[in-house]
Amino acid sequence: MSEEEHAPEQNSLGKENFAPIEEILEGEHTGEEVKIRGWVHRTRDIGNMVFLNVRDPSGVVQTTIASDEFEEEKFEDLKDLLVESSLKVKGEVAKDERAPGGYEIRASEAEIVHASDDFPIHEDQSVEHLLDNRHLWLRSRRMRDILNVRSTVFEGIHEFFRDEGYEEFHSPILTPVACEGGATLFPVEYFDDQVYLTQSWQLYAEAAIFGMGDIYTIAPSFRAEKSRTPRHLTEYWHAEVEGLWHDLDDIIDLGEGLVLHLVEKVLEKNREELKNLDVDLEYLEDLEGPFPIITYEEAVSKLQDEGMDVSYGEDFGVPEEKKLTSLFDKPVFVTHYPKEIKAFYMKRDEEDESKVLGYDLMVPHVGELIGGSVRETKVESLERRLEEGGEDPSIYEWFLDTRRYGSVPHAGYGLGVERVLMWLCDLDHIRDAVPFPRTPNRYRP
RNA sequence: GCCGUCGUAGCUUAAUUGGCAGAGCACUCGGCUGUUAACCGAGCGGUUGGCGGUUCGAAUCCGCCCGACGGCGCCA
Repeated sequence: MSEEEHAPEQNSLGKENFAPIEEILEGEHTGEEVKIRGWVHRTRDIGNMVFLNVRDPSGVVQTTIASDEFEEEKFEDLKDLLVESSLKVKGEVAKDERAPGGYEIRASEAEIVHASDDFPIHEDQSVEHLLDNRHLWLRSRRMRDILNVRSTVFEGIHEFFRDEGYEEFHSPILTPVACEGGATLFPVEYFDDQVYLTQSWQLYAEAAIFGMGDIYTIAPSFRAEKSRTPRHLTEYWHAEVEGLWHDLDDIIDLGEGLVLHLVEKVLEKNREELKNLDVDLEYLEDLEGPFPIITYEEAVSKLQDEGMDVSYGEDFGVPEEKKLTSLFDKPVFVTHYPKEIKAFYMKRDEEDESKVLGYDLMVPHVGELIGGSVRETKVESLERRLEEGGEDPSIYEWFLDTRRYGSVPHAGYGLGVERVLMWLCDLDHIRDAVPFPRTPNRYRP
């Protein structure tokens, strides 16, 4: 291949040996000639000199473009660059008090990769405008920080379950059945039939444990609920686990273990991001097990002692959750809810048939982080509870089969990944825990 | 599903409570060799979300619709 034919998009600055801006800001290249590449973060033009602050995924550094270093036409082109133009710059790194961050690059060469159009996002933007331009807002430091933490959380979930000996199992996204009640499913055309987007991996997982043993997943779940709150998405990522021969204590330990592992993991990998996000690092650092465990009954009486108007048998609303979580300095497990306010698949407590062997793990500002339970193992009980819930048991025949052929005790839970991020990053709204949020009013971009 | 707030230039907003739609940022042009949200001067930019009504006159008042945001409920 001749020189002309080879990689015409490459230029005098080449494609190698570019320094991450972070290293320059840490003083690693002071006095050296370096190359950087990235986007124009801000410009200031004072005539025969231009300041271009350049951003890459690791940071922002000021570059100085002096007219006597460039041919006139090149200088004019650099001077005209708008915010978010992409470019490569070569120059000497200088430590200089006058530069934001304390370091700057005095450019000797520059290559404009793409001169940007007028970028739609500036300062003082409304929530609405940033959501409409989410594809561009992902370039912000805030979104970068959150998504870095998100990446760590996904890594941490896989790591935790695999270290504990759980295998990854996948359920179908398209399913013919509900899991938590039929009114909240997104219908999907399936040739001449109708199926639904899954709400949960669980029912399929309960079939899989007979072959695979202990399993987990991280997968999207969908809820067609018009929930207008700061902690609901219609599409969210659900970390779920199902453990063979597990009882309530086992899944409490497993829930606490996962949460503590994720805290440890993000503190290890994302300290900078958490600082940028103004997170209370001390709270996370001081967090350790065991988390408090109280029964639903105890929770109700605690709330009553606090003067709240709740009676036994009601599910907790937002004010109750807020009050309850404020009484503890750690996440709190609430166990043994009345069966009426929980799902059909939860096992009854043999000591009190009106209660189920399940829990919610609750944290301040976010509410329920994990919901878990021991699963009902008797066909008759499941059929009865489905009927009580107004459902047709015949749709669940395949699921009921799991209780007909060597039924075994087992338990599991589901954790809302975006809710964990909300808690870890101290976010006001769950939509910031995901790059392209889906809410009842918004599915673009 | 219910309750509430809002919709004016690309963005953020003002408009004396019904009387000439104005500004800042961005952008364009001009000036400036150390700016820090640079600064100085000029310019471009409006179907005031849409439709209808009241009025001599509507961004402003009324009705309907659309959209967004916040809260409750439902849930992870």
